Amino acid sequence: MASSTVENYLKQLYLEQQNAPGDLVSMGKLAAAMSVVPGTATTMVKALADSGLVSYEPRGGVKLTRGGEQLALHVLRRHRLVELFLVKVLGLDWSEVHDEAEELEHAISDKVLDRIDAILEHPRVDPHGDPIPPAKGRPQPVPPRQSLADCEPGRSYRVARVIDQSPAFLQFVRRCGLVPGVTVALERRDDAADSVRVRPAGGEAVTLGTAAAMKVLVESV
Amino acid sequence: MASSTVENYLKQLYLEQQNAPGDLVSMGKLAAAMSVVPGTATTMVKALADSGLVSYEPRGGVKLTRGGEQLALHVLRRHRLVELFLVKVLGLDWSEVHDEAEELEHAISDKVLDRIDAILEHPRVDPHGDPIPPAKGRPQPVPPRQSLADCEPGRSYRVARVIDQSPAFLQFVRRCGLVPGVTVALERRDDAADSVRVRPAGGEAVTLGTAAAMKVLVESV
DNA sequence: CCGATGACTTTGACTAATCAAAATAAGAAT
DNA sequence: ATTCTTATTTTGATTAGTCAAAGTCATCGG
Repeated sequence: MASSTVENYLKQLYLEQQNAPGDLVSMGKLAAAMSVVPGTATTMVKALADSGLVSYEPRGGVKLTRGGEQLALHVLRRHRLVELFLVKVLGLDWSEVHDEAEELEHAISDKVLDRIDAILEHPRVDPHGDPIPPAKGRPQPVPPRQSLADCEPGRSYRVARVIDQSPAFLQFVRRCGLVPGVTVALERRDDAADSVRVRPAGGEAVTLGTAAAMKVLVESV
Repeated sequence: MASSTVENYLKQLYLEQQNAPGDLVSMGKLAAAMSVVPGTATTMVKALADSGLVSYEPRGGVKLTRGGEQLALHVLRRHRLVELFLVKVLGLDWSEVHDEAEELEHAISDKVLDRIDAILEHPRVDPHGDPIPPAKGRPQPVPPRQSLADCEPGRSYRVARVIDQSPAFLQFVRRCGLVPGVTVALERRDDAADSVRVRPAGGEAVTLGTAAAMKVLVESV
């Protein structure tokens, strides 16, 4: 059994690999993602390599092996199914479930996970729009998506995913009505002012800074 | 935050204290309950004493302080609410929830626990008939109960609680229909044969050995 | 080509939890 | 009262995960 710590390293590694597909993940990136000092990451990665979960190239970086990726996907599946369950069944707020799931993802058995999956009717995305990896087989290919910061004025988009899952940002996003599934019209974009103005269907228009807009992914509609 | 290990020691200590109210718990008992060697229990208990969770008398034994008891009750509450939730909401089998809850009891936040409690409508006992400690205040006094092994032939009783929570025993008990809440008639008792014969309302009569009968607590009806 | 910079690795130390085995204490038995 | 037994405590070692700080390497700018 992989410890929670190991599961977290593999999960972060997977997420980092998603950000830069193909590349090795540097120790610095991994250490930052795990909130540990670089030396700790090095030590841990060497242990993971000994278990065959990652392949490690000293001073080059690290990447998941097939086995490590399987495990990472399983952790991610637990995390995201739990998030959705907390929202849909237990009625928790969107903004609080990430941290809760962070703990629960290590404590939930396959049996319980299957029940949750069935009750939710085999969902494909979590409340933030993140894809839920399937129980077996490859994850769904992620359709190419642009962020709100890269949209053209005058067109409409559907919110697909919110990257920043901190409670503060999620609360803000919900207050604006920019939750996944909602259609938004891009009203204005002002590069000089570093902002975009969007109007969610049936809501008030809001102006976002580019940094915030980059954290909201959309698809054309 | 108390680690899972600390939570488990406190929980076992509480359960041992219930078995022999008033007495100090011996290191041997505690070590056995925790499946560790006695030396480990001694070390741990000294640490718990330093944190003010137990009072420890070398070569005498250990007992929970007020604070330690509060924490133990909180763990027990989580455990038992989770068990009930797994049965009632997720539809898991009675016999499997104990082990699941053993993990989950350390991962569930107060917020999630409150939601579970509300959804279950503030239950007072778990699926095995064990009382669920309230969120605050003293636990409900446990009404005096006898085991099936001490019942009189010809009378009727209601099953209140099943002590042995191993999957095998729970599966057996359910197959017989001796689940908490069910009324049973005591048909015969044969001390020489070390057995009792009981008939659950609307079911087949079963003969239990005394050891098994002692693990089923009942109340007069 | 050479030194400076910054990323990475190594080393030594620490905490929590554990075990094996030796030492000790307290009661029971002779 | 002395020995024996048995529970308990101590000691020394181990594993997982971590940090601080010292050491190493590669590359980039001159």
